[in-house]
Amino acid sequence: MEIREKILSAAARVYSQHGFRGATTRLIAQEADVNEVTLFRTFGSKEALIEEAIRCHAASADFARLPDEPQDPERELTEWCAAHMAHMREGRALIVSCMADVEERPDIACSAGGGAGRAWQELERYLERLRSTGRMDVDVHLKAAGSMFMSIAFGDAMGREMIPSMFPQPVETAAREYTRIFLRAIAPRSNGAGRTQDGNAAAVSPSTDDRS
Amino acid sequence: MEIREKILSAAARVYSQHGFRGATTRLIAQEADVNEVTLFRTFGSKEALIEEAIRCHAASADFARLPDEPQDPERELTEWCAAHMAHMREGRALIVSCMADVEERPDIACSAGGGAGRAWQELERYLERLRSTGRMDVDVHLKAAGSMFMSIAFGDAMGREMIPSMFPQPVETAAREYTRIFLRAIAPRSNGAGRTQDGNAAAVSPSTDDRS
DNA sequence: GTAGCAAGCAAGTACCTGCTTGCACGCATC
DNA sequence: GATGCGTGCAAGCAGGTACTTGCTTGCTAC
Repeated sequence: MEIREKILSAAARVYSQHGFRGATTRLIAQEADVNEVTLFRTFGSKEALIEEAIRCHAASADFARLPDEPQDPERELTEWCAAHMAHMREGRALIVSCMADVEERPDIACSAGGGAGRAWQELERYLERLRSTGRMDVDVHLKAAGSMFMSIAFGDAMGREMIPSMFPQPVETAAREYTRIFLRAIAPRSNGAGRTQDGNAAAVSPSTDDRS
Repeated sequence: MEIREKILSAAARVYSQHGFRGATTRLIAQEADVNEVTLFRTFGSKEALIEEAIRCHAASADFARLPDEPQDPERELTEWCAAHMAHMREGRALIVSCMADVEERPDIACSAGGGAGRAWQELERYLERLRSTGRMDVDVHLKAAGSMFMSIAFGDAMGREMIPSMFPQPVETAAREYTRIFLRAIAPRSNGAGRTQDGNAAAVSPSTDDRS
């Protein structure tokens, strides 16, 4: 393994666990099984090293994509949500550390925020396609619904370990359950005749939306 | 202002901004306008001080309650969600700091997790009541739906500042939009449902025989 | 008054932090 | 063999860290 990568992965690991201040150069060097001086010779400073480590980690976020043209929304969204959640759960510590450092070290945050942004764009495009093909109610605020779905995955990934009582359903089925409920929410209202999309999508909201 | 409270509030503030390691006793003392030694004389150690500060802050979380008996779910949930979100947004930095420290300092996490737990219990009870009175579909997984709603508020409060592009709708209307979409999701599927309540009624009880 | 107590103040201890310096060793290339 | 080059190692610097000690000051109660 290249010494550079060894250091970067060690830095990401230590930073995840201890945050920026706790990620001492001595600790990173020890974890990478490398002399501390090598860190400075290779990356210049602790800040540059950790920034680079986070950027690499964020760039490696290459998970399941949503298709350009929705075929089976329940299956596709379930898989996407599950992959997304698994990825966030795995990188939970790093994400939280970045969030905690966001005000003190804005540069770090930029490096990290990219992943979420990309996922959000992808979901947004998918939902737009869903709506334009009549599989999503035009009365549902698209961006609100989308950010809700993102938040759901985010909340599960962050909170499952911390507040287990709030997430009683097992990891394996959570994404499916979330997706099903989400699809109920955005499904077009059946006007008398229940045009049930795939069995689960007959949600009817009696809430009048005349208030824009 | 009591010197004790002055120190506690300063500690919470500094801890929010800089995390545990960054919250030096010197900085806290300076922020509280108190001699550093007084910190140790009053609380014994930095750890004890910060733990106490977090506990106090979490205990002060006394926001809007959900009624025992749902009357107007859309209004009640909107208000509750808005209050909850505002509270989390205000305490965002502290929450994130606690989350980042959860593995290194589990004691701190326990002090902080209480607030979320209480809110969750309250929502769960409300949803149960909603379901038992026929205003929530029995096919919807109650805990999944509840944790979704919690996650939505959490995600908005945490992400709005960090990834603005994901939360384009203004703070004032976000809670209403979330609630409306959520209610669409959990509303009983109409078998040709009737709505007989006043105009803005959210989820309508079909418990009365499905006439019409 | 004076005794007790809470708080401030200055200094110090032992350790940790990022980062630097100087030097030695192994290894590939010419 | 000579020349770099990348790396390891030991030591150190200047500053920061939690926490302690010994002392002074001001306020309140008897």
